[in-house]
Amino acid sequence: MLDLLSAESVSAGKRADAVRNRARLLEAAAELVAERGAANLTMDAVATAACVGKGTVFRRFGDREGLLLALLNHSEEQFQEAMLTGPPPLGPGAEAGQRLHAYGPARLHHENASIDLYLAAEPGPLRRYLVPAYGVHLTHIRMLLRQVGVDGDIELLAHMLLRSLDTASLHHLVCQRGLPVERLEAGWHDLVTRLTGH
Amino acid sequence: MLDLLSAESVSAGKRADAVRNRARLLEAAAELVAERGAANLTMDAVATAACVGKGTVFRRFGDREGLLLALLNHSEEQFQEAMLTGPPPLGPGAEAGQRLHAYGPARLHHENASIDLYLAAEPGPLRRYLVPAYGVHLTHIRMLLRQVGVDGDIELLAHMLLRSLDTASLHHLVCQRGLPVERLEAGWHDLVTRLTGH
DNA sequence: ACCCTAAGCGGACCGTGGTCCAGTTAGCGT
DNA sequence: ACGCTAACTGGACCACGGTCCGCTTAGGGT
Repeated sequence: MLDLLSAESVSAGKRADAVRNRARLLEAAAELVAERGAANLTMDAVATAACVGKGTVFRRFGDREGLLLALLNHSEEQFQEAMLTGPPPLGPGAEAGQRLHAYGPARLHHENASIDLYLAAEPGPLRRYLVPAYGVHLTHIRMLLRQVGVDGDIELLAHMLLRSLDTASLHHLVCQRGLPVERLEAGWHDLVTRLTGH
Repeated sequence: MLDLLSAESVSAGKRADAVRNRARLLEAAAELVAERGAANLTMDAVATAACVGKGTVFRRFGDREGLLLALLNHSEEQFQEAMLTGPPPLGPGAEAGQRLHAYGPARLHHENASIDLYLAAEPGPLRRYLVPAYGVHLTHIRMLLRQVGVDGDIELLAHMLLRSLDTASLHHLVCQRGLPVERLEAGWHDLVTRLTGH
């Protein structure tokens, strides 16, 4: 089972019962997602399964998107850790160009592994690029681009590279059009090569 | 006022009252959007304003997304016409590289002009790349890429170029981060140049 | 041990998207 | 002119997301 009581950052300074409820809710939600699919997760069901009022669910997570993002948080943290402090070529230790090349496939596989959760958790268009996770990835790519010595509008290039890995289009290309993931990987390498010259 | 009775493709073979109702609904919806914003458009309100039952609205447009997409259809058709049969450099007559360069800024301005409608009408992640309009644009870009003689995975390149113009990120960069549209235009030109070598 | 209060809780309530089906009608074939 | 039928209609109905507010309680202060 996941360690739902970790992430002290979100539980610091809260009352013990609130922390307990948060954990119960995430646990119940994870179970419901596992048995009925992320798309069919209802807030009522989560509240009921956790023996808690619906108000509590909303108080804790803000809205449905927030709950789903919280569910994703654990695996997202794992990925971020791999990319920020893990072994090369994704993590530090390899040269920037290699890390950039490694990022795409790693990300594709990561998303692909829990694609329905990622799809269900996609924030609306006004929030999509404001979620903290996006900022982390953006900063990372920007850094690699700078290190690799690309000239041009690094900000925009980073945005665009990230967008080419976005969950909805991954799903479209792989699940709806049947392209093999390898082709997307090749596309990423090609793109990185064309943009950075490496 | 818009010519809501045109687009015979959608009214062909339908009963006269159905066609009339469709037009009434679109007219009412357009008015409500104008006075309350696309985000606050409710299906009930549209039905009431058009003096029609709610069931009729759903029968005609499937769901809220469908209604908003139908509202967008008129301006979308205008853009497609400009790009398929209009004057150069966007339309035919210019060489492919120039048309490709012209596409980005044209599209950015087009979306920017009705950005809240585009944002409100954004289909969910499972539908986003299946809407007909996306197919048209994709085919267009693919054709230009082929004409310009790019080697590589044209399919993927086209997808990625289109994604770099997507409404949500346009909104993010311009409205949420304050980048001037000119910078996005420059980014497009830079991107096209790097990818095609022209 | 007791109180006080800020924080948390829960479930009734509301608005909206979406479904359904019994009743109505356009418009064709005769 | 007159059915006949397939299509359309409308509004009652349902499920779900999200809000609100009166009640409860944890847990520090005395």
